[in-house]
Amino acid sequence: MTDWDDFRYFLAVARNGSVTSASTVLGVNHSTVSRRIAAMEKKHGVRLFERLISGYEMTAAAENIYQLALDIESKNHEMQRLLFAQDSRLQGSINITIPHDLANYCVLPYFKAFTDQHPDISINFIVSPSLKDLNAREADIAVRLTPEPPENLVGKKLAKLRHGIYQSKQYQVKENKPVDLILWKHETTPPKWVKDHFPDHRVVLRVDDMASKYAAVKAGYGLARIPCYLPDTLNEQNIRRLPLDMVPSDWGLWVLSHADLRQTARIKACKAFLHQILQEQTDLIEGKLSSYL
Amino acid sequence: MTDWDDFRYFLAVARNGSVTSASTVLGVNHSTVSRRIAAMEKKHGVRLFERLISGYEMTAAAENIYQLALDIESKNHEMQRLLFAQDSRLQGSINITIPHDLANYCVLPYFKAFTDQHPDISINFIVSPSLKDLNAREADIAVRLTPEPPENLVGKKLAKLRHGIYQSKQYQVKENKPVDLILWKHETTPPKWVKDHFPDHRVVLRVDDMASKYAAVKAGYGLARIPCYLPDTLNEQNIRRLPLDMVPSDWGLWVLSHADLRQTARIKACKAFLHQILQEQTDLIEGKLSSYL
DNA sequence: AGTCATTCGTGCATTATTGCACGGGTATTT
DNA sequence: AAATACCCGTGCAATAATGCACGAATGACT
Repeated sequence: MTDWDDFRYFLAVARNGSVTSASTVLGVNHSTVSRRIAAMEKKHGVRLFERLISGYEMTAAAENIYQLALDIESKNHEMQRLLFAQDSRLQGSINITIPHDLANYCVLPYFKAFTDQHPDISINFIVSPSLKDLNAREADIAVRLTPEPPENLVGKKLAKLRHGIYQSKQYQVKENKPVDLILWKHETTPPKWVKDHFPDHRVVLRVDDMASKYAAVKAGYGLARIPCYLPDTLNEQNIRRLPLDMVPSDWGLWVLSHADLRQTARIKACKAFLHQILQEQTDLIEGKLSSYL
Repeated sequence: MTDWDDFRYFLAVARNGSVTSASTVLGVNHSTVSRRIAAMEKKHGVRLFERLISGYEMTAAAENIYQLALDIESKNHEMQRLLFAQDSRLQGSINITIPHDLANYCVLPYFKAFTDQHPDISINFIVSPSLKDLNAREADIAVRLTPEPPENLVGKKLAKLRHGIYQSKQYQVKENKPVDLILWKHETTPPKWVKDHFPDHRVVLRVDDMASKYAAVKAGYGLARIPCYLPDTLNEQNIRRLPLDMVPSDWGLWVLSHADLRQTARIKACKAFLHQILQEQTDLIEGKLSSYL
């Protein structure tokens, strides 16, 4: 009888292109992967991978079964969620994926009450910037800043996210000189707020991380567009918002989970708690607590 | 990481209603099944079966995941077929499901040439009367007497099956007496040929097996409707067909396999061989070689 | 040319899984 | 009431799978 678990190994190798990297994803030793693929090929009399110096490359036969393997994987993910959803206990683990800043400034300071209240639930905060795969149960709850939540996920929009243009008190805008701006690395063409308010500018710094951007503003490099909650919550005396009329972004703060887990006790409890603590910070996130220049 | 193979065990228990019977289906020891189910329940924090005296009974949670488990199973069967289809070697095994009589009288006497020609292919004849599941690869090729082949299966109709009414030479139809008939056990109401030709009859014997029916005719119990190829191929001097005008049945002799295996070398070769030896017996199966009374 | 980082396979020790054999329970049969 | 035929769980030994450590091969980089 064919071991259905074989296809998990097959997919990992097919996706990662090498036995070694597949093994780290699977959390096993590379020799295990190597041997299981070899056994699989022998059992079915089909060569699935070409052994190249650079790694394993799918053969035509492997290409033929790849899509079906993906189907099987997605069904297994669905099964995992369904099983997890049946677990009615208020114990076990919950994985929460959340952006770094939100975790630090809006959630962690107020979250302890939840872990105190539920000693048998262990929370994992996954602050990786990449959106985790809630289908594959890499995360159970996602706290996200996004315009629209992805389909398959259900949740509540808790606040409209507001941005402001901030600068440090030290920074002086000089007359008849272009203003210094800090932009995202990927903003190769000037975004709308730059065109509207600062047509005459120079880009003094490019960053790809919010913390760096914030630090740059604080150090007086120039002006930058930052979510209001970040400087406002820190009660930073040194940084002020500019009183500009900005087009409000359509982004919002969402607490999301997979639809399958909607009724799961511990997920419900955790989402409800997150709703509560984030709703108390609505004004902050919507930029109503800013100190202006 | 969840072991995808768990669901194979889950399904076997869910279907068979006990750990022990599931274990025989899976071909492992019952304690293995028992322990794997227990581990699964522990891992997911869900009780899947109620332990009753009579065996294991699905809980509500298990009912919830049952359909999805079936989906996963069917995908895995598809995968098995796809993998098997990739095997281009003329070696390995082929499972052929075939009715008992056809195997004995029409195939086995002429099949040896194939095994001689392909020493690396091992053939399993599965003469079980039940139609094997070609989706699950319980069998690769089915030789079947049927009006229409099931969907998903592809194949060729090699001959129209003809039946005749047979009796032994010893049996004497007595004037003004009802004729003695041998019928199937399930024929509670008289079939068409009885109404048409023998309205005045008595059922002397009921059988549920073709060999028994044949033996009964041979022993002179009375008349019976039998596929012509059976008495005709045996060159039985003692049994004769009655010269009756029968409505020809729409059944045919089919050699079938799953569409996925259409291009598989060893299946192609085997089907072609079966076509050949069965086509040579067309006249026999279509009842053109009968000796009449 | 030599160093380093990657890739992979393989022998051997460790660990995990499985099979076996037993015992205990309940229902059915004799 | 005893015998039989099922269920199932569990300790222990056999077996299978895995991890570890090593060596070899290749390509990139110094």
